[in-house]
Amino acid sequence: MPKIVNHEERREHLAEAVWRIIRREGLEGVSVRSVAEEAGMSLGSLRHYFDSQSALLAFSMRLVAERIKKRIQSLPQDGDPREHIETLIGQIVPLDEERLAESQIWMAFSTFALTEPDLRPLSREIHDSLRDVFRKIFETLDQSQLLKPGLDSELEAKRFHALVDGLVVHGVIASEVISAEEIAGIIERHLDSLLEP
Amino acid sequence: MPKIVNHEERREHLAEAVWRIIRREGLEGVSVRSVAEEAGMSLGSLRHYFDSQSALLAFSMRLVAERIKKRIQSLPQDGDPREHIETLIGQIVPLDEERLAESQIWMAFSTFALTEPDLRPLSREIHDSLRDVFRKIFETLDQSQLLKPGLDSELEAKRFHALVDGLVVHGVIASEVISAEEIAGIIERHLDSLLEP
DNA sequence: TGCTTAGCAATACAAGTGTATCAAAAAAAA
DNA sequence: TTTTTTTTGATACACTTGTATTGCTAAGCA
Repeated sequence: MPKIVNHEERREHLAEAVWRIIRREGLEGVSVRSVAEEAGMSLGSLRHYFDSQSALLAFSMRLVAERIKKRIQSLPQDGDPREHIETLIGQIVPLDEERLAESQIWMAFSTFALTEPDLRPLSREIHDSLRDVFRKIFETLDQSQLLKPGLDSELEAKRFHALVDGLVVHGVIASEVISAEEIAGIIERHLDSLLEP
Repeated sequence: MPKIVNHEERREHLAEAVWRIIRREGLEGVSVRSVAEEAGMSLGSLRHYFDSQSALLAFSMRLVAERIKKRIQSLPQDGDPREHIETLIGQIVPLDEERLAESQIWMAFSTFALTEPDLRPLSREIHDSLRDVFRKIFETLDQSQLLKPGLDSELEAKRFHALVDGLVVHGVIASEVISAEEIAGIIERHLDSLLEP
C-alpha cells in the first residue's frame, strides 16, 4: 500500500482553501490552480481528490452548510426557549469573524448556484433545510403557547427566516455600517414583538 | 463628422446585454466577447464605448440602480401613507418578472463587488441610498404618529430594510418555493405589526 | 468635391482556464 | 529486497480571457 493519507481530511483541506480564496478574491478567483497553490499541493494532487472543478465546488459548498448544520444540531435544547432561539440564530448571523466568513461563502455560492445547474439542487437543499429549522421553531413556540395570540406560525416562520437572511446579507455587504450589536438588537426586537412577555 | 450615434443609448444597449447574460449565465459568463455578441456588435465597437470590462460592469450596475431609484422617486406621494409604502416596496421586491430580473442582477453585482475594489464603493452607495429610503419612511411615519407607540423608528427602519432585502434574496434563490403573494403577505403582516390601526 | 473624424471590424498576443496523460515517488505487503 | 498501488508532480493541449493595434467605413463640414 502507498503513503497513508486521510482522504477525507485532504478533501476538507482543499475545501478550506476554496473558502479562503472566495473570501479574498471571490468565486471568480477559484481556479484549480489557485486552489492547489493555496492548499500547498500540485495540480495533479488536487485532481486526484476531485475529478473536476465543479465537484470541488459542490463539496466545498456542502461542507460549509454541514458545519453550520452540525453546530445547530449540537446545541442544548433545554433551558429557556427564547434563549435557545437566540443562540441558534447566533450560529447563522454574522456576529463574529467566523460567522461572517461563512456568510460570505454562503452568499457567493448561492449567487453562483443560480446559473449553475449542477449546484442549484444543493443550494435549494440548504435553503429548504434552514426554512425547516424556522418552521420547527415556530411550531414548538405555538404548541408551548409562547407566541402572542393570533399569530400565524407558518407566516411568522417565513418572516423571521427572511429577516435573518436579510441580516446576513447586510452583515456581508455592509459590514462596516451594521455592527454585531445592531444585528443582535434587531433580532431581540423581533422576538419581543412575537413572544409573550 | 462621422456617423451620428446616440452615445448614451448605445451604452445602455450594452448594459442591457450584460443584464441578459447575468440572468442566463451569471456574472462569470460576462466577457467582452459575449456581451458584444449579445448586443449584436463587434468587439471593437464595444471597446469604443467602454475602455475596459470593469467600466462596462460599473456602468451596468449603476444603471440598474438608477432605474429602480427613478421608479421610486416618480411615485405619487399623496394618498394613504400605508398604501404608498406598499407600492414603494413593490418597486423593490420581486413580485413580477421585471422586479425578479432586477433582483437577480442586484444580487450578482453585490456579491461580485465584495471582492472587486473598483465596484465596492458603488455597491455601498446603492445600499446606503436604499437605507435612507427606509429611514425616511419611518421618520415620516413617526412624525405623523402613525407608528404604534414605543417604537424606535431608527431600529424599525433597519429591521424593515433587512426584511425586504431578505425577501429579495428568497425571491431570487427560491423563486419556485416562495410566491409573490407570500412576499406581499409577509410585508402586509409586518406593516400591520408596526402601524396604528 | 475633398477632408476630417467618430464609429466599427478584424486580427494578434500574452496570460490564464479546465482537463488529460504519464511517469516518478513513496510506502505497505510479499 | 522486490512487488504493488496509491499519491504526486510535470507537461501538454485546446480554448477563452482582456487588451492593444491597425486600418477601413461613413457622414457632415469646408
